Amino acid sequence: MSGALALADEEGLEALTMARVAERLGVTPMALYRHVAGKAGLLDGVVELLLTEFPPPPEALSWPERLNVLAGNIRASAHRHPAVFPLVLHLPANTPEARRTRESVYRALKDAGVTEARVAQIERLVSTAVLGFAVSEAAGRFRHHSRHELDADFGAMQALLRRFIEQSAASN
Amino acid sequence: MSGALALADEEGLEALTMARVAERLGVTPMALYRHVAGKAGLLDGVVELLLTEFPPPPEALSWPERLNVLAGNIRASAHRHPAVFPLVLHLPANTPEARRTRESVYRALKDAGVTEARVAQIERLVSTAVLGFAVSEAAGRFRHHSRHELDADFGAMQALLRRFIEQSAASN
DNA sequence: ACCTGAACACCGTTCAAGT
DNA sequence: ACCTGAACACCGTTCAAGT
Repeated sequence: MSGALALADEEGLEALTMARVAERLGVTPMALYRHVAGKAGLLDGVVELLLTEFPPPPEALSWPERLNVLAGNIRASAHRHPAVFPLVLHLPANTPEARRTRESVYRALKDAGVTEARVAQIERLVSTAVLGFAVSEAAGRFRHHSRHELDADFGAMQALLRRFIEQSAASN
Repeated sequence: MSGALALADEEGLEALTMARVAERLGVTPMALYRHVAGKAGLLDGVVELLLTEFPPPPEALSWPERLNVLAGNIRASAHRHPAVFPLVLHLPANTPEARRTRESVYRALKDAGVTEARVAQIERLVSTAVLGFAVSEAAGRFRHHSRHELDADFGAMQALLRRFIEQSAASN
């Protein structure tokens, strides 16, 4: 699975092929069907592997710091794996790995004072913004923008989300 | 090009093949190379066609109404074309069609009182949020959420973005 | 249990050839 | 100008067979 991810990193998503993965493992393509559920299963596995790259941040940090660390890890993962990263939008965030990340955001929102009833919606909104930005960068929508500009954009988005969370907490 | 889009709508992105498009036109696959720059050119053309589905809203409306109409059109387009829509994050928003849409957002932001220097960044942030949500829905990340819930989420996001724009205008 | 050979239906793309 | 036939290298997948 990590060989498959490396292959996609090096040669792009269209190189992520049963034949190429098998070759990398020194085996025939047919042998892979023992271990993954076809091409779709291969892609699922690679995306799941990606999710392990943004583990819950240390609980010792303040809630805004935790959210910033998490967002930074997500963006860094997108930079490392531009071919595969956009696929995170394709799977419902139901896998154990995805749940773990989401729970850590829930905890941060509760620490911020967000009321139980609104935590889930606010998490979706915050995650959508962060993932939307990271996927845009990975997929190439911001190809013509400088790294400096994109860092500023990402910072502005984090500031916006923080203000939004604080306001949501104040008006409960 | 519109035949290609219809094919992807009906059978998914993996059915969007030179052979299948050619078949639909009653022609051999090789004939397509006269009209598009290979498979990549075919995809570019389909995405460009998608962009024509969210034209600038009527200038008679207030700026928040215009942004809401535009966002609604974008989301509706994502619902209509779930297979292809995620590809909008893959092309730099440089095409004439994309420029037209962006300019209409610029005008709305200026009408809101956003200072010239901050218009571009705020447009990227707003577009990223709206596209991120629409792509998430189209690609299936929200597969397990009800339409009612997603409508509420989208509404909350629009409200957040509006407040953000107003605050950005106030603090210039 | 795990892997392979052979086979099938399907890709994208090129190039010379036809009209 | 526009389309086609033949060809090439490459896909994903199944299934019976091997060890």
